[in-house]
Amino acid sequence: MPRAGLDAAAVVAAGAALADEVGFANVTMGKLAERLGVRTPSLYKHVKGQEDLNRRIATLALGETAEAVGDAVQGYAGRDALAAAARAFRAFVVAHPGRYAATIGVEPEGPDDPLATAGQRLLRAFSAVLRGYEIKEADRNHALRMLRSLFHGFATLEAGHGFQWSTDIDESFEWLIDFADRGLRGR
Amino acid sequence: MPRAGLDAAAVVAAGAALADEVGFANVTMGKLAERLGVRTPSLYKHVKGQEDLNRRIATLALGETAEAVGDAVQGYAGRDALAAAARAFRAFVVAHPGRYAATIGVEPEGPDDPLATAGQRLLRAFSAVLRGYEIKEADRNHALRMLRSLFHGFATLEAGHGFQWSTDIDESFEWLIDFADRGLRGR
DNA sequence: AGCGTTCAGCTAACTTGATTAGCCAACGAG
DNA sequence: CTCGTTGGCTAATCAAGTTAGCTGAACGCT
Repeated sequence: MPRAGLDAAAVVAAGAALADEVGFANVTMGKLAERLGVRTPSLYKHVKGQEDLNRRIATLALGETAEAVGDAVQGYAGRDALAAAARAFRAFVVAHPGRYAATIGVEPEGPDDPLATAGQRLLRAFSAVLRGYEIKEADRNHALRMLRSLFHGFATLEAGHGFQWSTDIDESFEWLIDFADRGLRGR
Repeated sequence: MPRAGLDAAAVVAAGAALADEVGFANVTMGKLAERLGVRTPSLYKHVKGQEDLNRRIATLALGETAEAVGDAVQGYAGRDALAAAARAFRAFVVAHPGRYAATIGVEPEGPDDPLATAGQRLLRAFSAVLRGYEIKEADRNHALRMLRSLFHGFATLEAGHGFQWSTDIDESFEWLIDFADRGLRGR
């Protein structure tokens, strides 16, 4: 019986890919094992179990999102940076709905949880956007939370097909960016 | 063996209450049956199964949210209406995290799905808020989606303890309302 | 090359939870 | 009172996660 040559990273990566294909809720240990050409119990050599797997997928997804947003912002400032960050964020969620779904509702278990670290990297990427606006120190965290709520909300609603009628979604998103930009400039 | 006198509504209501107590993800047919003083299979006389139950809980939650927001808005206009709607929405989500979690990611199965109806009632409540602002017809749906994204995003992040550091969350929320109000007035 | 250790992957078995089939008694209409 | 409907039950099946314990492949060392 030849070895499959797996490790934790490979298992998590395959889990994330599977989540994008079949939906995060449908990622089972069995399907993932099959995908990897291995029997289910073998996965337990690499991850502690389903919950650990989910948490690791979420961590991976947050890290990738942070990287995408961070890269997109490079070299821009003000409205351009905001738009770039917003589009990169949304593009990631649309392209990887399963991964992103994994991040909803997971909580870091401590300050040194890699999940927390990845989350902070994403926050820093959005923080960088705010530096292009004149925001009072006291308002900075509020503005950050606003941006996060706005884009997280839009992305999850879109990913869940929450927008019902027919107005163009791309157009709404650009409108949203414009709305946020004006609001941030006007204070 | 005396009958428990259940019906679909009672089962769903108990399921919603259970979701608020133990978290939506932990609502099992078994726990719900126990809570109702009945054996698990008996629940299938009232709901088709777990998925049907979840969908019904989501429908109930959306309806209650719509009612709460609709009531809160009564008699107000403009900024007052926006603030009332926002606070009512957030209060509901904080008070009923399990119910609200049930609404995330469910999709109506058709135009006459009660879930869709409930969702539209909630949308209408927010629509009413927008009537207090001078919004161009073409922008109305965008603005509606913006409000929905903003409040849905904030509520889910808060419910999932997604806001990490210590800045006061109530304060951020009021800041958010103010931000939305100014943005909606300035166009 | 031979040797020993480590450990990835396996089979077997257990557990929990959802679901179905089929029985039976409680309730309501006449 | 009788009968049909139907809510609740027991028993059984199925799917998925998880654990225990075995075994041989890979690798380093001599």
